[in-house]
Amino acid sequence: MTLQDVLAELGATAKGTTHAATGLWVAEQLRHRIADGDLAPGTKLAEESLCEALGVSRNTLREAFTMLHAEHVVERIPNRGVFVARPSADDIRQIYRLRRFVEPAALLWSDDDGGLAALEAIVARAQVAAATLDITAMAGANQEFHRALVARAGSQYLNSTMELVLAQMRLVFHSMAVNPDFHAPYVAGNAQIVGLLREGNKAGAAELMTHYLGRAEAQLLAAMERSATHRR
Amino acid sequence: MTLQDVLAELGATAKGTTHAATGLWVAEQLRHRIADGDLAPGTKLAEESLCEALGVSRNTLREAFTMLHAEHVVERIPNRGVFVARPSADDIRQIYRLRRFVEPAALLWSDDDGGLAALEAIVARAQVAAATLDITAMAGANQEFHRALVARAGSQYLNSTMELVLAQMRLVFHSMAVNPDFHAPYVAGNAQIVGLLREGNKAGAAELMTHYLGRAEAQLLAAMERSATHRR
DNA sequence: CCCAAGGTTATTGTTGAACAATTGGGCCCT
DNA sequence: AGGGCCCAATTGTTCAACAATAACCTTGGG
Repeated sequence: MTLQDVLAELGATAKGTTHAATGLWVAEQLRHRIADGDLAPGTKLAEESLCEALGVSRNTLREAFTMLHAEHVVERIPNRGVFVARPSADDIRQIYRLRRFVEPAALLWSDDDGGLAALEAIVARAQVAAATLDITAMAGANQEFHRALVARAGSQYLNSTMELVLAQMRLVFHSMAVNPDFHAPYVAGNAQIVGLLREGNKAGAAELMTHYLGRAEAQLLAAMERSATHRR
Repeated sequence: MTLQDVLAELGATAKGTTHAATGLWVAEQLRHRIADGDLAPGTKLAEESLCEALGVSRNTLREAFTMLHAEHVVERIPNRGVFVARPSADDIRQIYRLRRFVEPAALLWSDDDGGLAALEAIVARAQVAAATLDITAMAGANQEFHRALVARAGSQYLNSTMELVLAQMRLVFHSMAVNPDFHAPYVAGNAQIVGLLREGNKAGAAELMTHYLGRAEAQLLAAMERSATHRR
């Protein structure tokens, strides 16, 4: 989908809507477009065209930009404009440094039945998606799994940080050609982790999670390396 | 210090300075003023007066507001304006839920000598401040201790989350009359924790940290309860 | 033919002013 | 005294302008 198409669609959606807090609304629209991959990483978000497409003023658009910038969803280069963020190898390392810290801890230190059934339901959804080869649904369910896992810790701060990280992960998936069945092994892995949790073996679950996270990071870094050299 | 005084000072500071990214500069100024307690929690930040004092336009000021809002440093009430945030009891509970999760984990899972000397230096500073009854320096050193402790985990995401939390904590201290030597017991506590760490007893250190954090939360909630009833 | 230097153009950064929308308080009436 | 209405003040949003910066294009030289 080209930038022009996105602009056209946004314009169509915008018509007739009343926005209580316009800046928030604009930020939300862009966030969704970016999350869905309609606006690919690296795309320049020119102010003038977006203003017109969204039917808002440049000032309001810029307010939305500062929000998205705070969320690391876009990158801002002075006097050059804002671009959809393109995570670097170092960003990936930062992401997984956090995840290897937070997710095992969430497994170890949560109440014994803090939403375990919910986790199992998500795993089941992922398995269905895997069986029907629905890559998108599989990726979505995997994200949902990790989000729910962290939510068990019961901390809003942690939840919003995790939300940032998952948004970055989507950008990672969009910004390079990852093997389509990258997600598949982790569906099984998540099932295994939930199984250990059900048995009450938290330490085992945490250890397995650490292992899988390390593996995923290595895979992504390798894939990034490949696409970097390939692009030269 | 009244709002008028702060405005006057800001005006004096602003003269002759060139600001590369004006919005960022304004946000920084306000952030510092709020952190230092010059702008007390609940203070209304009227747009017009601030514009004039800072020598920036309303639009730029509003850009700074959205940044500070994202950091939970100010509260925004539609059509009413922005106010310096006044943490609620629930905010305090959220803060400590995060800290009881993150800080013990940081103690347990950091490299054996990840900045241990730095932690000891901070504790020493806090002890000097306690001996000379310098409350402000004591509070500052305590904050520094927890910041450095989390930094040992090596995650930028965790660092910036912790930065948000510590900013909130400053607001808590400013928004209610906490016993002046509230901080004193924790200077000793932090020394104890570092001592255990030096012996290699991470589990003991983590346990003690959990204990102290629970104690601090209870104290703050009680103090908040007191000032709430007192104010009626 | 390639490269470098300089000017041109397009885009962003910032400001100021204008108008609509909403809130809170004062005023009047009962 | 209490309730409802109007007005003033402030915020939300837009528009238009100008300065500053960076990318592009042209031109001249090797």
